[in-house]
Amino acid sequence: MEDGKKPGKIRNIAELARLAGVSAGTVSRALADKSLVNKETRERIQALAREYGFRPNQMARRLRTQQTGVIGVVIPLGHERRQHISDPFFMTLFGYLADELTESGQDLMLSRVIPGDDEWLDRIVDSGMLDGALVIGQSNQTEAIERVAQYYKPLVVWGSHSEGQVQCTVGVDNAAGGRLAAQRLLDRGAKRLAFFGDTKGPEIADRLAGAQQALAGSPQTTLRAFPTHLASDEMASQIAAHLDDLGAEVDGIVCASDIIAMTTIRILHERGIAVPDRVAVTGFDDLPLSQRMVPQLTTVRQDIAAGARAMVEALRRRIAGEDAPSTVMQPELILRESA
Amino acid sequence: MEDGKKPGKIRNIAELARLAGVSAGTVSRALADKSLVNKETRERIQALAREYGFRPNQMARRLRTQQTGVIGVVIPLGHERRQHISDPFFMTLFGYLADELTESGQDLMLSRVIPGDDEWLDRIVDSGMLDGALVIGQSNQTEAIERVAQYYKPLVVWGSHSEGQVQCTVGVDNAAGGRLAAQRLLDRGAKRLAFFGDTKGPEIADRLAGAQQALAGSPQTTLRAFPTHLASDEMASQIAAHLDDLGAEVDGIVCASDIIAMTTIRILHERGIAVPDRVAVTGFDDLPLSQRMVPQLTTVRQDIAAGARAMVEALRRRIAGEDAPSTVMQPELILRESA
DNA sequence: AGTTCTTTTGCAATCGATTGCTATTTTTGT
DNA sequence: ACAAAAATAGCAATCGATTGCAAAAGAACT
Repeated sequence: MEDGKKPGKIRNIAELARLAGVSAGTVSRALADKSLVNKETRERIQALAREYGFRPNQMARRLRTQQTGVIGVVIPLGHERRQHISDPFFMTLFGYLADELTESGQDLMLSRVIPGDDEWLDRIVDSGMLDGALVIGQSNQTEAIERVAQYYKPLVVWGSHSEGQVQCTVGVDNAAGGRLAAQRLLDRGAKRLAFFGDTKGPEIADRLAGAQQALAGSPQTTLRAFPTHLASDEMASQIAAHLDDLGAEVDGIVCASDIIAMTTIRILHERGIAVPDRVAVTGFDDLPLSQRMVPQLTTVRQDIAAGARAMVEALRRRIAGEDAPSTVMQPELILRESA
Repeated sequence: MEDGKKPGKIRNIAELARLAGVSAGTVSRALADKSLVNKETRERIQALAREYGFRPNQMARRLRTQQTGVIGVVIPLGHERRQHISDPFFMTLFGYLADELTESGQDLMLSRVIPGDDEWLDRIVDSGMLDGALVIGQSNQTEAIERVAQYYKPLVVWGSHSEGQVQCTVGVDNAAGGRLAAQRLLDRGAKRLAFFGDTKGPEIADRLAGAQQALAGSPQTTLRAFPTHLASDEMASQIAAHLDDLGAEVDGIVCASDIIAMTTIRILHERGIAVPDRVAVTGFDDLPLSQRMVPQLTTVRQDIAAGARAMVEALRRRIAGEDAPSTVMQPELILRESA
């Protein structure tokens, strides 16, 4: 009472056992609804537990059973020290992951890490709290992830897949996506393209490479790449600087993410440059907001929901000891208004 | 080896103790860097642990110390069964919370709950896994939260505060926010207002009430309220229906969230209705995207980052056994282009 | 040398639930 | 009515780290 607890609260299985006049083991089995204990006793104990609001201590349970029911979700922020965890893409993927996991009764633990050494992921998977881990984005930590993947099976990574990698990845074919975006701009008649994005991680590097491939067939076309951070406050000023730099020398911009595209369009709009008439802009991701903006964004769709499902499914199989291969999804060009 | 583990892996403190030629207790103390054990022994043990990549089992540690280092983050989806966890406002707040918590070394467990009974929150706080819990949004579950708050101290809720409530809330003065938005529309000369939002939870109900107060002083003005869900697919069609219903009978719309405002503006744009010239629109939240859209959104700012800080700080104090009062932040009208 | 005070380490209980094994009771079959 | 089989319950070890208390070793002092 005075300590704010429910009155007469039961603290552990032993107390409930005493109350029910049985042994602790029986209570444990009753609460787990095992047929090993008599139906009547079982129901009596369950009723008692409900009455007193008793729930077995998860820590003890997990220690004993050696499994946690907890999946770790890790966001490595290697080359983007200032990138906020609240980045919409991460959050959207994370939201879908959360939906998938909680629906199947798993708990979910989030860690944001700024890799300071090469052991950041080891620390997480060795903490003994996790049944498995999902890594959102490779950042520039592909090798660190690869090393852990060699000894820790229940690990699934969102990102680019490349030959010979041990890690199980789920992601879109980023090169194909870059190709799609650039090709669309070329098809509209654009000749002087720019690419806005930070190519330190494999994913965005692949997107740039894809865009370059698209240009390969068409002479008289150019593509200039501009490193662009995702940290949203810097992003705007960087983009403004890029546009200054480009001047009128651009008629199509491949942005590495919808957020970059959104900001780019805003700045173009401020400067009175019509999108898509003077400059066409493509995004990447197809976040929900890309269809709510004006103009609606032409973008390369990653099916984030399907990706989340694939990640969780692969993880589930790996936890069960099976082997699950990487998934490479095909990106899709979504034609809207901006390009 | 063959089971995919690192070679020669140490499984627990006892093994490491044997290896170091000391007792388990000493290893435990050494790893915790307690001055109780000789500096040399301590360093020798730490080096050994590093060499073998050993980290003490968290489950055992937490069972013994009776604390988990884990904060639960709960999103109750009471009246919005279909609202997705990936809703931008929740995700933004959640992102900031995650930043705050992980920065201070806490882990974070996410539960999305669709309250099926009145025990959903009990189940979470009694699970024995949490040092404390943060609830994002009251939904229509204020009473259930209130009941739990009476016996479970380390609980902080994002939402509206009202007199006599035991629960510790952090949030903006929603009525004041609603007043601000409506007043802005009146100041622009709008006379026939509409309110888009679902008033089943206290937060949005307060916003509507505030808007109504603003009208009170001005005769000849009207305000019609339209229930509008947040589940994004339904939202668009609902809003379209509202606008059909209103016809030309509206020159200002108070939207209960930025997302609703964004969608409303899109639909108005599709119908060739100029914003803000024919109809002015205000949002609520000031999500990052509201300054990236075209037109930029005039909205009522909730300082989500500050809110997250306040929530974590209050929770920290409550975990330490102190008492922390509710925080009511003042909303701020952000004038941009849409109203 | 003998005593007292520190420093360092080990011992063993503890956190709370689970589960293999054994003991007891009840049911079934002959 | 007796043996065999099945159902039910209890006992006690176990998961792995932590920590109060006691013991041992060493230092300092008279």
